[in-house]
Amino acid sequence: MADGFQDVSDTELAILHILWDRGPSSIRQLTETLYPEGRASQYATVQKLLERLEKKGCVRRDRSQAVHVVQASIDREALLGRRLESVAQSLCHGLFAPLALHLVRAERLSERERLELRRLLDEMDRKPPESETR
Amino acid sequence: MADGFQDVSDTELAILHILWDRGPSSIRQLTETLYPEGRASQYATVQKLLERLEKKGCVRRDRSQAVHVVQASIDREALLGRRLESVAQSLCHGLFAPLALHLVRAERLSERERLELRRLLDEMDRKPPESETR
DNA sequence: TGACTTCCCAGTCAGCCTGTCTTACTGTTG
DNA sequence: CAACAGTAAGACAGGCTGACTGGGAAGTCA
Repeated sequence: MADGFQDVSDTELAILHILWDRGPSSIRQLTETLYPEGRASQYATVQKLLERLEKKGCVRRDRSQAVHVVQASIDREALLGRRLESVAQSLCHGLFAPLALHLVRAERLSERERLELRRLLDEMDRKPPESETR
Repeated sequence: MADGFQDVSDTELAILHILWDRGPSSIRQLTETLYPEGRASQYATVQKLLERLEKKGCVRRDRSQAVHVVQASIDREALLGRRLESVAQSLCHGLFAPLALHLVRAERLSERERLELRRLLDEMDRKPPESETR
């Protein structure tokens, strides 16, 4: 697949957060949310960020109207997955188990969260091996 | 704490991997492992990388002898923890649970690994709340 | 129609990070 | 001392990131 996933910068991520929270927005809306003080030039900054996000495949924009409407084309989960994958690759030969173990060992899960995790594990046990593992 | 953790680059990480695998090493050893073809200048490259790793607190070097001995001052687990923490901060308000759930849902854990994870969860249940959660 | 406003587009820029390389200095050994 | 191996320090190009400028298109309204 080669994937070619290129991670997003912090400011680019801030834009994605807005889009995830508010849904499709105009560039003006994004600018005012991201820079409430609002110097004039920052509108162009947001445009540049969007241009790069679009190139990375994280954002789609509807150019059919005069005022473009931009929306995220990747969701939180997917980006989370990519970043976890990248951590796994760089430190654990791509394996997920060491990450999961670390998270549990860190003792930052509440009893309720541990319960949910266990429930999910049970669910996975019930599933058939699902042919493709990869 | 402010921590001030600065992530390490890919090449810096490659050096850490060598140190983790082989233990304390001389700069020469590191250079020859990292660049087997070995142009002369790359010795200096490794030095620069080490200098930055040292500044980041990931490496310690013993300067008591003429030939310095370098060793990692952070282990795989700790770096893993930092990266997971950073992912959690950027995407999940710092929570670990969503990461753990994602990893399990990805269906990339073997039955054996799921078992181990469950065992660890049990262990966490037995532990007292441990006063500090933070 | 023509001034005005709003928006989109393209290019530029400085600052930082990263990996590389050159040069100069230090210390050990024969 | 001469030769050699190691350390130290600075310069450098390329890429990434966020910020900015100027120009042009399109709609609005007197």
